[in-house]
Amino acid sequence: MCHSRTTTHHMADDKKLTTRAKDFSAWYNELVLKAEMADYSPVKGCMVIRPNGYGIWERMQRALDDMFKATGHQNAYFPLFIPESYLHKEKEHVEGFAHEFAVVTHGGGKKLEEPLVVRPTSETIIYSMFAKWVQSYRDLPILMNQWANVVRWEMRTRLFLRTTEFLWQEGHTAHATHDEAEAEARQMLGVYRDFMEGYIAMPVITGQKTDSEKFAGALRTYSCEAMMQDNKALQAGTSHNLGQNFARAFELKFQSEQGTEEFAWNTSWGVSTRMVGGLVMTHGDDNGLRCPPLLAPIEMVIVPIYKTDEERSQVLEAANNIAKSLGAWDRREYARLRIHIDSREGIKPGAKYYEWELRGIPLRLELGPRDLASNQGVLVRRDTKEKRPVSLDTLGEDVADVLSAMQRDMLAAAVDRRDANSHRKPMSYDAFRQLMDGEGGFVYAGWCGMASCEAEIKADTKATIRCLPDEEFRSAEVPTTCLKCGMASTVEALWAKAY
RNA sequence: CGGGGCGUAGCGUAGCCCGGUAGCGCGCCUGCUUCGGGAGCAGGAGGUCGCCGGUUCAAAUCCGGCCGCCCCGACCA
Repeated sequence: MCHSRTTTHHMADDKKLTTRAKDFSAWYNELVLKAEMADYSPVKGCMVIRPNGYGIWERMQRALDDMFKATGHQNAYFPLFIPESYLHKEKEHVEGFAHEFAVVTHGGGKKLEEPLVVRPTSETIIYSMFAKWVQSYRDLPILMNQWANVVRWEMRTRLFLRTTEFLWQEGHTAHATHDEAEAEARQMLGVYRDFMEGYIAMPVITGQKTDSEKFAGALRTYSCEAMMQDNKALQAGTSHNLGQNFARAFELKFQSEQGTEEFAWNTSWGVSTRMVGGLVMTHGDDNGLRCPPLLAPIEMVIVPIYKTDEERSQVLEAANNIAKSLGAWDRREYARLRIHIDSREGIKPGAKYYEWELRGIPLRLELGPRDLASNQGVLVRRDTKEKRPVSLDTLGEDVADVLSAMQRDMLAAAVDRRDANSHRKPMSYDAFRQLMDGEGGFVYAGWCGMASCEAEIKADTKATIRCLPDEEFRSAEVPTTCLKCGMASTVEALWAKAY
């Protein structure tokens, strides 16, 4: 209703999200809660993932799982509880995680002989089992993945981005050689990148972590770094070459072709429900979520419009026919549309529009008597708000075209936004500090390789080296001096504030 | 764990300073009219005012203690 703005002002404020420009953090929380993606739980730091959020996670799982299978991996499941002693077998690993342990000390009313740690990650228990299963080089490689929950006792939590318990997948592999493990770690980083760009429409910079940021116990860590709309970086996935560190700790040995006894080489890699938060902060707008079509639990919602009962039954019949033909169960996955008809009574169409926009459903088909009279509907894109009439005869093709265009456009828009907030020209340290103090962004700059420079920059600005970018992401003009100390640069680094 | 803020109906809040019938908006239920961008009217349901104790004739309000949550920082996917 466009009348009496002043009298409806309070009501409107109740329903609208805080804008991103006003308070990005408040916007994010309100969006996640109001779109019913998640809610706070009775347990501090733990969240409830509601159907609107879980549906996105399910689609993420499905796509990723197919990609893992296509690259030769199999799913398995290992216990939630890990004997405390296992976690202590790899020194760096326990040092990195010990302060986040949740520990079970009692079971069945009795004190346990050995405390059990609720897994923060499963390297230790998985490689202890691999050790049992591997004797010969012929038993390698092992390419395994598990979908699981993990617990890390974080100080401060945020819905989806950091919670005490979270859902993820963790891939674990064992190989006969360093190079094979390295290739695996790089391959899975590539899978993550393909998924993030192809499905989440979230562009990422891939690269290697510095020693101070690498996984506890790893030889090398690679990561995918995405830029959120507040110009902060989100580490969206990591892949580790674990070297022989865990193999030594758990005596994961094999006899080589030459008859010698060797330690295996491991990799592990994971992505989590954090990606759902990344999706929100990459694509959400002031009206709510914008969900990339490939991950949307519902791709198109049909909103019927009518006045009389007779019109209502006509419009609903037409809607049902559309849903039946385009969403038919016997269609192939890629051709079957996920359609919902919002047939709720007593809610006006306008109110439904706002609700589905908040939830990020990519397409809306408005269907009313005037449309039916001309065998058409009005198709509205969530990303651009573009509205146009479409013939019901060619609706299936039209919708498929628009959905794939949206998927492409959303990625392109995210790439543009990231590039517009990336800085590759030589920058003084003062200018860098000012930038990080203000609007932020990704800064590509030289680094001398000293941990002290890295630490001082973090202390000064809260910015960290997100990664040492892979070749394709490096600047055309190679930086020559360290951002901090001005000494000769040994490598190009990507600096940003991060979640 | 340090700093800040907040706990009153499902949600958001007023009332608290200055003690005296717990109010408003949204949402919810019923009915009628509506329905192409957050509907209108009428009626209605819903409250241990976070918890424990103290002061008082009387406490949401004053005092003491505790608990919880959110935000900012240090730690982290």
